[in-house]
Amino acid sequence: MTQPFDPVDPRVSFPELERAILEFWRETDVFGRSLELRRGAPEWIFYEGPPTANGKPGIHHVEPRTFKDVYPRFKTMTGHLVRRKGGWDCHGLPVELEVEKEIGTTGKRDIEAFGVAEFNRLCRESVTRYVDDFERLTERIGFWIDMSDAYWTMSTEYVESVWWSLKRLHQRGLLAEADKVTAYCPRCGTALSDAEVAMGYETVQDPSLYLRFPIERSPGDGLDGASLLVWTTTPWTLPSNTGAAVDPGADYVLAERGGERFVLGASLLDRVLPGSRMLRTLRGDALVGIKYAPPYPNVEGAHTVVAADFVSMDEGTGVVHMAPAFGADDLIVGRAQGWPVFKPVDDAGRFTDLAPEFIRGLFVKDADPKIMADLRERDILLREETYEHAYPFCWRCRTPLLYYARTSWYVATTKVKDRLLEVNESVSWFPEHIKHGRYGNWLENNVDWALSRERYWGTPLPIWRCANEHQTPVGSLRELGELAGRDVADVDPHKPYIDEITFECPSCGETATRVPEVIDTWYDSGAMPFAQWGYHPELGRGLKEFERSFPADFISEAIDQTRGWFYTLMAEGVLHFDSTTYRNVVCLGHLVAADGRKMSKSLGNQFDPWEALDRQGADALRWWMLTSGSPWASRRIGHDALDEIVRQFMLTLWNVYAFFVTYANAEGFDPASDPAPPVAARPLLDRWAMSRLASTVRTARDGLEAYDATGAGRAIQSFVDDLSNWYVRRSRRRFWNPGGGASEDTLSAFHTLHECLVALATLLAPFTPFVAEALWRNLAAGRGGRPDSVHLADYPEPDVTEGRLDDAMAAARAIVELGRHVRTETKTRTRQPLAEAVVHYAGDHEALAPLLDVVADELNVKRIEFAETVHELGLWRAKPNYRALGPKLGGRVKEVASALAADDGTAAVALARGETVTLAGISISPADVDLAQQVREGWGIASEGGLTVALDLELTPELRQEGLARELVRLVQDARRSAGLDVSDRIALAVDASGEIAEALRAQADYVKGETLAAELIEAASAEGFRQEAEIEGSRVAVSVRKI
RNA sequence: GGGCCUGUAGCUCAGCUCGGUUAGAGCGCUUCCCUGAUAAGGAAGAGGUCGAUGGUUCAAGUCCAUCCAGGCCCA
Repeated sequence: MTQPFDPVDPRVSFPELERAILEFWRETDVFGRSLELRRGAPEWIFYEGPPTANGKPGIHHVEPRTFKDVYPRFKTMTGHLVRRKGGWDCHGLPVELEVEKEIGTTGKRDIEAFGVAEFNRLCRESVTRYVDDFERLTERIGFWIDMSDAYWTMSTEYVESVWWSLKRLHQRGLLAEADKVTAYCPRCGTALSDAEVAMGYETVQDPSLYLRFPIERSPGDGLDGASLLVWTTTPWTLPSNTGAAVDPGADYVLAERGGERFVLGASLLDRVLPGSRMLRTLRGDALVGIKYAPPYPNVEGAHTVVAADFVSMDEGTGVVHMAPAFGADDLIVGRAQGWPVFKPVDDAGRFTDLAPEFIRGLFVKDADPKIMADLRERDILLREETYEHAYPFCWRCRTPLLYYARTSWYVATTKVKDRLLEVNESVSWFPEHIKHGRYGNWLENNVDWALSRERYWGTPLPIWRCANEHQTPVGSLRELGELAGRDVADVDPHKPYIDEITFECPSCGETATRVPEVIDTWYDSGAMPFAQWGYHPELGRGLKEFERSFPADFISEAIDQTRGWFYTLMAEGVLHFDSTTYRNVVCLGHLVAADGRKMSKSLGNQFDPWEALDRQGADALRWWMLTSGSPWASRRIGHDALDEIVRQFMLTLWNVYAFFVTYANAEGFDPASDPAPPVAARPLLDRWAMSRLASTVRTARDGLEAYDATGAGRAIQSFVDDLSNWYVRRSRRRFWNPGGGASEDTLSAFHTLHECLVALATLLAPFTPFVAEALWRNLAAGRGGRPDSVHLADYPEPDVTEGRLDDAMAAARAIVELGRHVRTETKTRTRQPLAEAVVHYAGDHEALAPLLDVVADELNVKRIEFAETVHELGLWRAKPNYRALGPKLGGRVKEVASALAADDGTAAVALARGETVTLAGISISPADVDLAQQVREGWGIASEGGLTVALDLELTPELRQEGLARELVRLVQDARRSAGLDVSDRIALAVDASGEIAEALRAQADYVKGETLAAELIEAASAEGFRQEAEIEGSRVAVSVRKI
C-alpha cells in the first residue's frame, strides 16, 4: 500500500531538520519566489538597519533579526510585497579599532606612520571578512533578507548619495563649522556625537574637592580677605580656571569658621560648612565682579565672578569653577566675558608646556592626584571627598571622554527640532511608552549633531576649502571631476585618494583642498532610505526606487538605537525630505545572560548563538525570542529555557504531527481521495477543535497586525496544547479502526486533525519557518493545488467560532478535572470503571449534554447524569456573586454576604432549584450567587466554580471484573511494546492467571482480544513469544505475546 | 537630580487595558495516577503580606498618590 504521507520519526532532531529545509529553500529559491508571487501587490516597506560588520555576530543580533523576519513573512502571507534589501554598515571607529588591534597601533600618529592607504585597505578587508559571518548566521536563523543585493555604506554609489545630502545641507546653511565644547576621545583623537557619548556612561568615583578662592577685590563691603568656596569634580581643569559663576537671584552667605571667612550659597551652608557661623546674607548679584586669586595663574584679565543661570543650588557650593576650554556652559559665558580660552592640554589628553611644570606630559586624569597634593600643600584645598557619578567613556575604546573646546562640523538639527517632534507624533512605537518617554525626551533635548570625525575610515566630508576660507561642497565624483578638470570617476571616494584631488576655488581661484575630516558613521546608516538605492537627483539615479520605498512601514532594532539609528533615520528624513522615515517601530529590550548579568567576555557568560542553533535549533531560538517574557524588557537567555521550548512546544507539536501521519498511513487516509464532511456535520469534538482553531487564527492575525508577535505566538501555543492534550487525547481511538474500512467518524477525525495541522503550519510559518515548512511539505504541499512551500501560502483566515460549544467543552474539561480529583481523593484508580457520575452544572445543559460521552470515557464511568435533586449530593452553599450584586446593592452587598454565610443550606438549595429567595430583606435570584456543594470527606464529591461532580464508588462484581480486565490489557500492551511489536501487529496471546483474574479474563475475553489485537487467546502458560509477568491486585499474572 | 521601565510562588513569567472576594502557568521538588502520542499526559501537596504605605470604592494584584528596590537612559 502506498502511504499518503512520508513517515515521520517521532525522535526528530530539529537542527538536522532545519538544515534540510535550508537546503530546500536554497535549491528552489523559495524566498525569491515568495517575492515573485506578490509582484504587483501592495508594498509593505521594510528597512534593514545595517549591522556594523566589525566582529562576529552574537545572540544580540539574533533578537532583532527574528523580529525583522516575523512581520515581513506575515505581511507577505497576507498578500503584500515585502522587499527586503540587506545592508552592511562599513565605516567608523569600530572597524578602525578592529584593524588597530591587528596591526598593533595605539593612536593616530601610529596610523599615519603605518600609512592611511594601507590602513583603510585593511578596514575594507575586515568588513568583508565579518560580513561572511553575518551572512552565515542570518541564513541559519531563517532570516530572509536579500544579502546578494545588500547595500554597503562604503560603496561609491552610497558615498555619493550621502555626499548629495551633505551638499544640500551645506547649501541650506544647516551644515557648518562651529567652535563648541564637545565630548572628545583623546585616544581616538576625535570628537564624538551626543549619541555616541550617550552609549558610554559608566559609574565612577571621582574626587570631590572644596576649594578656597581668596577674594582680592570686591565691589561690596567687608568681603576682602574672605574666600569664595568652590566645588569641582575635575581637578585637572583647575589649571585652566578662568572665572567663577554664581546665581544672581539666589541667596548667599558670608560665614565664619575657625577664624576664616567664606562666601557660599545660603542653602548649602549647613551641608558644606557645618559648625560655621553665619555673618550675613547677600544676593548673588552682589558678588558679581569680585576679583579672586585663581589656584593657578594662567591668563590676564579674568578670574572674576560672573552671573550665570545654570548654577545649581542643590549640590556643590553655589559658586561654580569655570574653565571655558573644558565646559560647554563655561565656553559660552567665557565668550560673553571676553575671556581667553586657556587650554594647556593636547589632542592626546596630555598637559602641555602651558601647564604648571609638575604636571606637564601627564594624561589629565592621571594628573588629578598631583594637583590635589599641590592644592593641599598650598592650603587651597579645604575638604576632599569622593563623588560617585556617571561619567562618559568612549563607547569603543573605554577611554574617559574629555570635554574640549574645538572646531567641528555640525548639522543644525536644533533648527528642525519642532518638526522632529511633530513627525514623531505620527509614528507608532512598540512599546508605546518610548514615543513620549525615552525617545520623546531625547528629541526634546536635541542638540546640534556633531558630524565630523578626525579619523580615517569613513565617508569623507565632501567640502573643499581654499586659503581664503571659501567652502565648496561637492555632491558627486562627476561634479568633483568637473571642478578638477579631469575624470575622477574611478577614484576611491575615501582617504587618502580623495584628498589628493584639488581644484581652483570657484570664488577666488586659490587651490581648494578637502577638509581633513570624515563623518560620523551613524549618518551613513541614517541615510540608508535613500543611499541604499544610490539615490542622487543630480545624477538621475535611484529616484524611482526611493520614491517607491519611502517612508518605511516597519523597522525594528534594540532599545539602544533610540539614540542611534532610530534618531539618525528620523533626523535625516526630516532634514532632507521633511517627512517621517518610518511609521511603525518595534523597539526591543536587551538580552542578558542566564545569571541576570550583562554578557561579557570577562565574565565568561556569553551566549553563543551557534551552540543554541546546533543544540535546540533556530525555531526554538526564534520562538523564545518571540514569545518568552516581554520583548520590551531585558530578558535572560539560557539553554534551559530553550530546552523547555523544545520539550513543551516543539515536541508536542511534532508528536501530534507524527501521530497523525502514523495513523493516516496505517489507515490509508488521503485527504484528496476521502472527501471531507462539512464541519457542521462533524462530531462535536471536531467542531470544537475547528472552533478553537478559528479563534486562534483570529488572535494570531490580530496580534501580528498589532506588532504583538508575543500574544499571537502564545495563542498558537495554547492551541497546540489543546489540540494535543484534549483533541488528540480524546480522539485517539477514532483514528484506529482495527475492523478496517474508514467510518464517517474516523474520516471526520482525520480531516479535522489534518486541517488543524495544515492551518498550524501556516500560522507558525512566520514564527518557526522550519518546522512549519516540514509539516506543510508532508501534509499539504502539492495537494489540492497548494504551493510547495508554506511560505508561498496565504495566512489563514478565521473561520466561524462556536462560542456555546467552547463554553460547554470548557465545562466538560472542568468536570473531568473534578472527577479526577475525586478519584485521587478516594484512591480509586482510573482503570477501575464506575457505574455513575452525577453532575450539577448551572450552565447550558443542552450544550453540555452531548459532550458527556467524552467525559464519561475520560473518567471511566458508565453513565453521567445531571443532578436534578441536587441536594442529595451534599450540603449546598451559596456565595454572593459580587459582579452581579455589587452594582445593584452597593454597600448592602455585605448584608447579603453575611446572610448567605449564615445560611444552613436551606436558602442555597432553593437557589440551586432556581428559586428566588429573600435574605436580609433583599430578593436574591440564582444569578446573584455562585452555588457550590460543600465537599464532605469520603463522599466522592468535588465542587468548584458552580460545578459539582459526584462519583458512585460502589463496585459491582461486573465493574470489578472490567477493572481487572483493563489491568490485564495494560499488561499485554506493555508486553507488546517491550516485544517491539508494531501497533497494528496481530498477536497470539497466552495468559497464565488464576482466581478472580482468570474469571475476569473469561468474562471479558472479547474486550481483551479487541484491545490487544489478539487473534488467539489461550488461558495457559506459554513458552512461545515474548513473556512478561506482573502482579495485579496481589496475584501473579504472566502473559506471552507472539506476532502472527 | 530628571525621564522611562520593572517588582506577583524557589526560578522564569501570565494576569493589570475594562476592579468582583479561592491570584494562575511552566520549570524545579514531594507523593500518586494513567499510558497503543510515551524523552509525553493527568491529579494532589509544599511554596504568595501580588515591593511598601496611604487613598478612592460595597470591593484593589488591577485605579490614584507617595515611597522603596533594581534596570536602562539622561543631566
